[in-house]
Amino acid sequence: MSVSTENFLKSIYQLKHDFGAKASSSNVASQLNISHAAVTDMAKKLSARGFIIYRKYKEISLTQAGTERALSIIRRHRLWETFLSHVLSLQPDDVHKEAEMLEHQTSDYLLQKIDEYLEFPRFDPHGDPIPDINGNLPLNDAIPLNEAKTGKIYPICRLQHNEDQIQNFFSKNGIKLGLEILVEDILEHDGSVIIKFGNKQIILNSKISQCIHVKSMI
Amino acid sequence: MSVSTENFLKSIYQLKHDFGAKASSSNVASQLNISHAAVTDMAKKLSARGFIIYRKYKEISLTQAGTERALSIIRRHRLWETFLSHVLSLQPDDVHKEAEMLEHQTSDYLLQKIDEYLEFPRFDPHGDPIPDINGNLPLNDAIPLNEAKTGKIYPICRLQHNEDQIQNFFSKNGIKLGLEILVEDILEHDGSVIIKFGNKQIILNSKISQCIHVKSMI
DNA sequence: TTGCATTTTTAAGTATACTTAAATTTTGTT
DNA sequence: AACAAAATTTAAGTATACTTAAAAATGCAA
Repeated sequence: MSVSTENFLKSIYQLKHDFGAKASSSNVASQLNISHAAVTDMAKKLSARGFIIYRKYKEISLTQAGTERALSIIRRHRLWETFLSHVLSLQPDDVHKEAEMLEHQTSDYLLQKIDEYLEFPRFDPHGDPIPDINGNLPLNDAIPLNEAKTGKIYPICRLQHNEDQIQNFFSKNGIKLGLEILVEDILEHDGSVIIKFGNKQIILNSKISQCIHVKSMI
Repeated sequence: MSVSTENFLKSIYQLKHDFGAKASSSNVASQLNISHAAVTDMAKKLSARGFIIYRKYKEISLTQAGTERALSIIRRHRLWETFLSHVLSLQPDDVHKEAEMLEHQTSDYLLQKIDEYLEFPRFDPHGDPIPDINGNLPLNDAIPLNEAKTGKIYPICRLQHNEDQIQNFFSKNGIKLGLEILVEDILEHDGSVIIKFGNKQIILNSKISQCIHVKSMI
């Protein structure tokens, strides 16, 4: 399975499960930074190979086989991120790009060794859950910020940075894992969230607030 | 620079420097497991890009730029081998295949981190010298077995296993780094070498004896 | 429900990295 | 030096993964 194919399946999985978007032709295209036509092309091929369900003009979805592949790649990605962070002390902001390359060149054997070395970690340096070898994600009481209750304080337990821009926003504003934030207000009309920590007040637009997950207070 | 290109340059370098062969079309083809025609194709392209010197029907050689690239890839390869062996306890026999993939997906930044972590190792788990960041190989008093003196005992300090077959031969016969072997005889007519260790006597053909390097007794 | 903007697909073309088979050049032997 | 064998190149073709531009389908809004 080629790098392009792996990235295609991963993109569909992440759009649905991690970014709360639909796996439309254009969403996949913009995520992978390829043309719409290339997406249609690939969709036909992967449909024929049984990894996705695709009908013209319709949203793309993964079959069981496709989901397994996607989770296997995400597992590789997140284990590499954890490994590079824990062992080589790379900064969380730097591990993503490296893992993006290494994830496609990692044998099952090597992955197993990495997993063992790290003692089967359940979350990567961004707080993203690591699928186990069977594709099962760890249970996790995180909720996206826009589902939090106003007036309460929550610790950040996951920061998704799919885009460099979002990553920059986080680091510029000192938003990081473990930080405790007060949810001052959630604006109904556009889904943005006003948070407060230290002596800073920050307005997060809907897109960014969806990338911040906090520990739900059950 | 693509994986194919990197492997092409590496192959030319290794044929000349590590395997004592000439970088002919067919040697490159058989090393990379591609057709002769594919070699000619690539040779034209890489010649135009300034990495190799190539004229029809002549041996291929690397330019300065090509040599630098080749050494950079070999550096990546051998640092990964060392890392996987030291950190993840992979067996020397297993590291080659993994490094063969990882070497093409390693940023300068990550490589630097690996090098630092290992404290700038000079030799990989097979005893192969690791080029430094400037492409300089460590000095090294190893000689191929067929250049040794008969009747003397030498410790093995390098085992090149370019082919699985050779690797199997080594492991089947208990030939490994550090083993002290008596060079009983070197046969003039075909370059094979008779060695003795423990209570075993083994005849090594010319090809295999060239892959075994011993510490020269100066 | 018509019409237009958006989305998606199709069509045609490109680069890379190969393949096989035929043609050509080189090399080694006599 | 001629010739056959071996090595190498050329020619033609393939698969993958893209591209741009044009065509078609969808969907929303008046």
